[in-house]
Amino acid sequence: FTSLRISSLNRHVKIHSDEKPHVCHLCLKAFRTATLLRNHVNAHTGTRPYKCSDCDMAFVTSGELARHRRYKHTLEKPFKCSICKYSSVEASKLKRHIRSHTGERPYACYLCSYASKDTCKLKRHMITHSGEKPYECYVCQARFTQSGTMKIHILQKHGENVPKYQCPHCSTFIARKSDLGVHLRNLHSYMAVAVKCSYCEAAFHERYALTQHKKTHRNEKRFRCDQCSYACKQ
DNA sequence: AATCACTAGCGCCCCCTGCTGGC
DNA sequence: GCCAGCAGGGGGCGCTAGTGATT
Repeated sequence: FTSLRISSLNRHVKIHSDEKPHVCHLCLKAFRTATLLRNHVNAHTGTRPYKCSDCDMAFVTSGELARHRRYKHTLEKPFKCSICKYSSVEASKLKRHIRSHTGERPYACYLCSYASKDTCKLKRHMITHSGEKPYECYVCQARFTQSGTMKIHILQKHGENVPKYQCPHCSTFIARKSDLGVHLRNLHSYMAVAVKCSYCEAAFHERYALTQHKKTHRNEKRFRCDQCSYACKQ
């Protein structure tokens, strides 16, 4: 460490000792400086001296306020990705983002082969091993592994006037957007090899068209005796 | 020496999205 | 088709630690 001022050096030298003379009277945690202790005690008591001039939020430190203002008001994002257009308020967010380009997964699960790009995802993954279901539906007390899963449960099961998604090709209504995706893939995607109807010579490149076609055979007497002219529907 | 603003860095929790597989 | 499990990408805040500048 080097510094222009002797006072900065004197202060710096102290970080190499364990000396932390300022102790919180509420939790006994110790700090190197009075300012750190004051911020810590303010966090205990909910004292937030730094008020945002554009909304109701308030913070313990000026740094927290500055960050909040970037997120909510100035929208300034100083950390730019060199590969794509992404930018972020915080350096750590850019770091996390860049892993989506590099594929780097530094956080490995010690119970399986999974590895994550950030610590939170690993933490979320770990509950798949514990079997824990931390989220409870306030209406029916059903339990869930992720908050988002619970949220969609509450919407679908207990919500009113829940919108449904209509298939653009066949007028089927489906509750979940992702299930519409499954529907489109399974029934409306183009199949390179046409599938033949099991009752006639017709062939289709789309599974939905095939099932619709098969319905036209419903009232036919499809099952014929090969010894005589007998035929029946079933 | 005390105090301020500022940066850096860890963590926590949430959101939305979309796929999977059992029913 | 409905449903819960589960992973990817990302937003926003809580808090601590250290440094430069000023009082």
